[in-house]
Amino acid sequence: MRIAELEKRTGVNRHTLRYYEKEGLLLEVHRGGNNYRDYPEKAVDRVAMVCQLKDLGFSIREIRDLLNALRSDRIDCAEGAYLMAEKKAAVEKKIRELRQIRKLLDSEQKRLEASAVAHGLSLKRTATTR
Amino acid sequence: MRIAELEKRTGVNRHTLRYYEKEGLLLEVHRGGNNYRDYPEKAVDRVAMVCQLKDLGFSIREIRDLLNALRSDRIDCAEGAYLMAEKKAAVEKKIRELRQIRKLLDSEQKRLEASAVAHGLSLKRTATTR
DNA sequence: GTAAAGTATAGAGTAAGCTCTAAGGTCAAG
DNA sequence: CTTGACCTTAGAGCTTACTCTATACTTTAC
Repeated sequence: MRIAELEKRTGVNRHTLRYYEKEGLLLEVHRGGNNYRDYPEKAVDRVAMVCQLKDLGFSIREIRDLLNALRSDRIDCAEGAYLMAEKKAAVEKKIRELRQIRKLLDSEQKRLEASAVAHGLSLKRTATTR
Repeated sequence: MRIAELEKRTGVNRHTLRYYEKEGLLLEVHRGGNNYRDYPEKAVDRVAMVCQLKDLGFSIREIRDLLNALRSDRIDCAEGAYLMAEKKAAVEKKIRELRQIRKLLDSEQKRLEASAVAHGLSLKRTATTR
């Protein structure tokens, strides 16, 4: 597929897609005789994965290392496994911290709700969203 | 305490501390007669909290809103509770996504380790870090 | 075959979040 | 009463991650 379709299907700006490619996040982007990019179907998933990792706070460089290790059926399996373990540790740390924050938010929410009720205020949209 | 001590105890650059203050992340920073900042003891915790939230991907603006709601024993309890619920939902979404990523990383790590062993490579630092 | 739409590259511009520099005021030690 | 370590502000500079502009080539539609 051409860049316009990938842009449409991923919601990622075409300039950003070219930037990701330049940064090594998208590999195997072949070109037609007209020099236009021709993305494979799986590019959609790859871009989605990049977006997700980005939202989780990984930098472009980290994402590149991670994704490249993931698709490496190459020699450096031990190195790849090491990288995985490293990222996993980082992910686990984030999960732990987020749990702590959630706990804090939860108790604060309850406290504020109680306060609001005490002041006789409506809680229309307030009570336990989702 | 003065800025040098807060810098030392939090590990956050003094320019950054002033920047955080300007952005409304640090409140009640009083001044002595010499116009020097005089931070209260709890500023250390407050800065630590800012750092943690930052690492979790919250923007300066989001952190300001969140922390100000947390310390508000003011009128807008209902609004504060709503804010808490909102952030909590975002935090929970992140946790879910990170769990998924961890799962992926875990299976990839195992695959790569198996590959490495199959190739007769050493796994010195590799096997399940932490 | 020409206009409109799509693609290419190179490089400028933007926003967030720092990080540092310059120029100057404060204060304790010697 | 000066030296040196601290503090102040204003504003410049830097990095990351886009986002856009300019210029030019290709394709599609009429």
